[in-house]
This record gives sequence, C-alpha cells and structure tokens, in this order.
Amino acid sequence: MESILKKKKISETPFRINVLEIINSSNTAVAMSHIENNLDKYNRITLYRTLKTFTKKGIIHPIQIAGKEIMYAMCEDSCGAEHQHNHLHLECKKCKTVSCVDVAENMMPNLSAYQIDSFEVYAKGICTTCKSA
Amino acid sequence: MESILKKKKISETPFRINVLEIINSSNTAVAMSHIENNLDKYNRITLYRTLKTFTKKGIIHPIQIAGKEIMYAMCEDSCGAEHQHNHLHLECKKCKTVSCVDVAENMMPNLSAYQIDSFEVYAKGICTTCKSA
DNA sequence: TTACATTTGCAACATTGTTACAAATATAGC
DNA sequence: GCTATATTTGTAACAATGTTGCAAATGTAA
Repeated sequence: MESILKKKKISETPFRINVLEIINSSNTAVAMSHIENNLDKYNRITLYRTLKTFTKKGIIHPIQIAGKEIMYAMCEDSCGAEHQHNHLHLECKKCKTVSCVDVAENMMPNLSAYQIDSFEVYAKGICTTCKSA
Repeated sequence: MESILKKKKISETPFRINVLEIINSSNTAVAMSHIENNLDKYNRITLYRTLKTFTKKGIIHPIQIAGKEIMYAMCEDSCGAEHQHNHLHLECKKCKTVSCVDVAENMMPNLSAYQIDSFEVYAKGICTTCKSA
C-alpha cells in the first residue's frame, strides 16, 4: 500500500494507508460507510479529504449510482486524474455488490453521428461469482 | 404536459406542469439549478418532491455523474419506476450538454461470465449537433 | 536531528435532502 | 357549479453531506 502512495507522490500517513488497505482488499467497490466502519481511527473530514486526494491522484475512482451512496474502487496503475476507465460498473442483483469489469476495445460504441471518447457503464445483472455459484 | 400527468395518474398542478414543461422543452438533460431558475414560482422542497414523484412514476429519470449536479431527462412513455433505459448518457465535451442516445439491442454487452440485464452508460465525446456544426 | 512542508482534527459553515403538519388546492360525486 | 375528500404545497425544523480556515501534529528531506 505504501508503495502506491509513494508512486503517486503523496505522504504516507497511517490514515491513508488504512483507507487504501480497506479499498484495495475488496474485489468489489466499497461504500464510504464501509470504509468508516473499518477504519482504525475514524474522522469524517479527514476521510472526505483523503478520498478526494486519492481520486485526484488517480488511485481510486468514485462510482455514483443515482440515489445510492457513493462507492469507491481502485484505479489501474496508469490512471491519472481524468479517470478514462472504459469499463462496466456491474451491480449484481444477487449479492448487491458493485464491481468493475473491463470491456474489450471493440465494445466501444461507434455511432457515426457521435464521437465517443470514453464511457462508463452502470449495469445491473449477475456477477461472475454469483453466476458460477 | 397535462396529458402526461393524467396518463401517470397524478394531480395536475401549475407547479408540476411548469416543471414538466421545463424538462420536456429541452432536448438535453437539465440540471436541477436550471429548473429552479426557470420556474414561475420556486420552492426548494416542492421541487425536490416533484422530481422524486416524477422519477417514481417513470416520467423523468435522474442522471448522476460523479461530482456533478444531478440532471434530469424525460423517460419513454412506456417507462415505469424501474427505469431500464439501456441508452447512453452522452456529455458533449464541446457544448457540455448531456443527452440520451438510444443504443441498438446488439450493442448490449454479453460477456459470458456475466449476465447483464440492463445498463446505463455515461459517455464523453461530441454530440450530433456539435459534430455536424 | 532539525527545518520545512504536509496532513490532521476541530470548529464553523454551506449545501443538499427529509419529515411533520397546517393551509391551500385539485378531483370526484352530486 | 358546488361540496366533500384526497392530495399537494409551503413553512419550519432537522439530518446528512460536503467545504474551509487555522493551529497542532506528523511526515519528509537534508
């Protein structure tokens, strides 16, 4: 975890390491409330600032589904502040988790009337884990 | 406008007709602040409740882009409370508007490891109007 | 180990969203 | 058109979410 912070050139503090561990140890997106509940030492303002900093540095990306709590997931190493992810955000209707699914380049919509540079998909369905269970 | 409210079985009040006119008269999604600024008679609480009611009745759908103000756009006539739209939400990088773009059924991602029932896409690119200008 | 830069936590505040309740308005039946 | 009933509106009060200034605490680099 510390190396990620070092790579992105921000200070390694116990709080930040703690937040990053919580997000990174989940293979699905985590809600802010989940982070709160799992922190060693919770401070609302610091958490907001930490998540904002991580987002700006391309460490995590927020997933905001209308009417639901904001969730966060790890970015690719190469990710910058622009967050051009081109992947699905899949909410599983069975386990209710939200996870990121990479989409092949040829899935990119290319309707000639438009020019689409990047996209984010919010999908509902059943995730791999639930499907193979 | 009145007929839409009648069809969805909710009372026709001047406020609701006003809100619906504002949303319906735009061919792009409208921000809540835009509605506020164009109402004959603005009341914050009533507007929240009205937008909530319209969303629940399948008249409009919210478009929430991480970190940005919630926007609203008209639903198809057939739309219910579930809002299974299967269309793109395209934010134009030139004119900054957000519009709904229908996507052909064969565009539906069908990765065998998953089961995707419905999806919403938030895309960045250039809209028809800007592209043909 | 020291000096400097950054982060943290507190307080205070701004914004956004919700609820209870009485007054106002819309709707349906006569 | 008028009346009774149901629904909606606006006020107030509050809850939740997000932001900023500043001093103390901590991290980083020399």
